[in-house]
Amino acid sequence: MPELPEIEVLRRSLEPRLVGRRIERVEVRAKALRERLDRRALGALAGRRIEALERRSKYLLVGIEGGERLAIHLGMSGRLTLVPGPEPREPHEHLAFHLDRGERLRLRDPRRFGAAFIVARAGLEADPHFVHLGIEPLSPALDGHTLAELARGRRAPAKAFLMDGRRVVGVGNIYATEALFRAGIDPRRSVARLTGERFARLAAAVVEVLEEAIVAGGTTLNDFTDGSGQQGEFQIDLAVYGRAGQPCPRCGRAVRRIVQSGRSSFFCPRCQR
DNA sequence: AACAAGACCTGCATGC
DNA sequence: TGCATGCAGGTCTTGT
Repeated sequence: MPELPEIEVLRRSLEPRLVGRRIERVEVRAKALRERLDRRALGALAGRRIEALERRSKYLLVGIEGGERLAIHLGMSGRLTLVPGPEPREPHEHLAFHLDRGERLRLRDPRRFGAAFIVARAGLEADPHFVHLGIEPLSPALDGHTLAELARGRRAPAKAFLMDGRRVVGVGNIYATEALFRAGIDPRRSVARLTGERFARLAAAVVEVLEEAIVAGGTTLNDFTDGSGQQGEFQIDLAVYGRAGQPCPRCGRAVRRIVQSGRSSFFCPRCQR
């Protein structure tokens, strides 16, 4: 579900409600998500205050008094919400932080592809989860020269290249698909065969689609909500993602679905070359 | 080195 | 209705 815009929407929704709160008790109800949950390290957050909410790639980073950070990744099906304490437990509620004022920050993740772990005071550079991550596309905004530089020596299809987090982070299947449509690039085209002009269009399309999605509150296909349970609306604006057989909004030709490295790609065979 | 494919796990939609 | 099948937005590992 969640790509960069969804995590950013989540971060913005939770920031004013979490900063300054004290964690009173930590409930670890599962042994592992995509990696083991460190019961002791997570439990050690009890008694400490939340100082900041940041994002790196698709990780939400909860800054804790004392300099550590709690990193949360939603995987495909995760949902992180802040609810009043008495709210009954949901199915698949694997992790919960009970806060002062009786509220509870809870992580629900049926497929358990998510993650939650502590980043040491030494920082993200020292943590293996973050060392190989590529650049943030929004701050500062990605440009064509940078994108072309990142693609040097590579022959991957444009779609796979965009989704490779070692180059640019935060762009998953939905937004890669939509950015390629906006840029008029066939998802199968090798990045070795893109001109500088087309890299510029692609970079601009990536920035544009991510920013528009944030404004729309993210894309909710199944699971995504912000920290208050509010769904996104960007799914209404998707031009080709999930629309196989339907008319291309630009030229009317039927949108095609193909599979690239095991994932669905959607594109207009006339508009995208 | 770069790339493709499979694995991880559950829920849901579809079709027989 | 019940069951099997296929598919899902993300990483991570393995093999070519």
